[in-house]
Amino acid sequence: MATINDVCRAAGVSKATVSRVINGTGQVKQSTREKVEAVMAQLNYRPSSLAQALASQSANSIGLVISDFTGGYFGSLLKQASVSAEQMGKQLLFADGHNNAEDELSAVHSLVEKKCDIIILYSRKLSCEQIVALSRSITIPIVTVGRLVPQEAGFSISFDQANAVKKAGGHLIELGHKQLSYIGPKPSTPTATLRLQGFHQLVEQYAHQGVTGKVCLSPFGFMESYQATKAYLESGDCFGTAIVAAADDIAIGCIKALREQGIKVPQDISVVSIDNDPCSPFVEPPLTTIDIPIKSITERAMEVAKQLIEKGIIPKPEVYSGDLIIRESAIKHLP
Amino acid sequence: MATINDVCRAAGVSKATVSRVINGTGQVKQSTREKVEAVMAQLNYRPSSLAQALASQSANSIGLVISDFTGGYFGSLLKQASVSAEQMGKQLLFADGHNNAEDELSAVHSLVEKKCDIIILYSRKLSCEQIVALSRSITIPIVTVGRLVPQEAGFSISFDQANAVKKAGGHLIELGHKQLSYIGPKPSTPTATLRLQGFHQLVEQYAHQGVTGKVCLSPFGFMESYQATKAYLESGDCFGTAIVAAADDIAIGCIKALREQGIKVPQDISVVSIDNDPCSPFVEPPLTTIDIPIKSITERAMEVAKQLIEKGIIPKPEVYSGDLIIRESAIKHLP
DNA sequence: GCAAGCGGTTCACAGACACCA
DNA sequence: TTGGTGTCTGTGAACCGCTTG
Repeated sequence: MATINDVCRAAGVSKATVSRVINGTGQVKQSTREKVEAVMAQLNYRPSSLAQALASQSANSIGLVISDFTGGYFGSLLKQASVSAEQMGKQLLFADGHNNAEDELSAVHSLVEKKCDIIILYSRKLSCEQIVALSRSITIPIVTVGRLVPQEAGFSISFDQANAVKKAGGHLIELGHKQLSYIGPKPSTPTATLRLQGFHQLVEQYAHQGVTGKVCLSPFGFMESYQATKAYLESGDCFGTAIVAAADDIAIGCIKALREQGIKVPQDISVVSIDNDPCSPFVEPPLTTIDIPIKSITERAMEVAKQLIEKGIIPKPEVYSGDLIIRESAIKHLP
Repeated sequence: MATINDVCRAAGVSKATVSRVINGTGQVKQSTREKVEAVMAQLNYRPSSLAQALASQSANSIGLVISDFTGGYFGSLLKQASVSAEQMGKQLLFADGHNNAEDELSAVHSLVEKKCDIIILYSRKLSCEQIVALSRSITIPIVTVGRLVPQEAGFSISFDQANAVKKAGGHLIELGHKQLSYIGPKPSTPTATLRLQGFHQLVEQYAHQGVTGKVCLSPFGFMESYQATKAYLESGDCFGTAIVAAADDIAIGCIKALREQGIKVPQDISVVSIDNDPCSPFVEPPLTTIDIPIKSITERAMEVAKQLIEKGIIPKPEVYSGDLIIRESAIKHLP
């Protein structure tokens, strides 16, 4: 592998000059530049990003920490982040948070070490306080995706989880349902907590109209919710006339279990969920669900990241809310 | 951020000694080691991976290039790779191939620059020859996943695409179907090409029994195949009595379009696909499909990568074939 | 423990040349 | 002619943080 030394020797100039033509900085005579470029091409020279990062204290890259590779929309997030990074001519560095707080923290640190210009944090397990503390302890800015954090922790762009549940449940109530159930993961992550809270708030808000709410705990995942639903049913519990599911995969697994017990969706029970997964229009029945605009969210996060790097401006936190996509899994309740 | 200099100054030893305690190399007196460790902890010192990689010419990491973030199983691959890397105490570096050959190439190079010990290549667009050439042009080994390449290009672990189609179609033939159709992407990638070829081979093989085959082109994706199927039907073409779909999402989109035309699956047309996506048991009807053991494949790839790094042994290429998972989308053809 | 790297960046500065008083 | 002033280009060397003989 050719180094800058090989190049400057072959071109008969100094390292500094070569460095300038690489980076397009300073002044270099046209003829010199061309000569150096010719030599670089001939030697098939590629500057070492490692050395560049070490010397300049910047890797011209943006770091992305993902907490988990399962579940609905991390794929869209990854893809969009990658595309945006490509467009802004920056490298994208990933780090895996392994779905636990400690690893999320060290993922961030590993990216800091690598001299990213900024970090996009898609955290599932870190608390707000931890994120604030983390942001303080490092020198590069953090953009938090999917979570609302105080502005002192930098920019955050999030999705209003509680509101999504309310919107989903509200739709059910509008349809005349009063005995609602929520099926979703136990409140051990911020997202799960917010969604569950949203449900409780909704029920409380409409309690005077006779709305009641039950909760069935189920992890994310098709099979998981299928089994959870089955167990729930077998234990003698029932769902009322309508269910709001914390995610599309939960809804889908749940519906299958329901059907196996002879309960028809939407005729017997209506179901609304959250995510708008690509497959949700294609299951039986097509899911009425809340769309999470993860692509737009990611795109916006990357845009802000860019501005943050270039101009250092931190916009106010932004909260997206999802649209209700009405399909066929929820219908009017006939008393 | 504390550097090694701060540490050695504070501990009253030389940089070399600090470096030794970091890496556990050479001999360091116990008391010295403890002192240095104490100082490191107190200063919250973290060695710069950049500087380490540059100086030692190895980042103790393994590189993963992914060609695309869409489609069935890249999520499982990512996750398993990440877990395996974690287990072997190595960093995992991702690079995105943006689903085109040129970017896949430069993704590999960017990882080489970063001094990965080895590269796992999950390529969709590179030709065999390109991979061989690439392997020759760089100094670190490549493990190719999902594609069978000559051994001179290093280890490869792949999935027998053509065989999967034959197995799927074979199942249909066993069920008494003779008029088969294939729905899948045009042969512009190696995977798509192999699957289509497999279909043609199968038809040819059973031609003497009166088996015929038609082809309907459709990109990957639920919506894409839904639309392709609709267009195909509207143009007056028909599918025969059974379909093998190149992927679960294609099958699912196709089935929906079929149903909308009043064609029932499996009563009127049987469908078999490939992938065994997590959602495939949960759609209507549950999909009979070929399981692609992407998790095992990735795990094995990482295992070999480890051996390759440690002992330099290159095993023979391995080819996995998938199991047929019989569910409900394909039934006996009643003449 | 010393010192020479790893492969770059960067800044202070020098040589060359033109221009003008 | 001389010297003073600038503007371009390019050089040398220190330095980034760590490894290793």
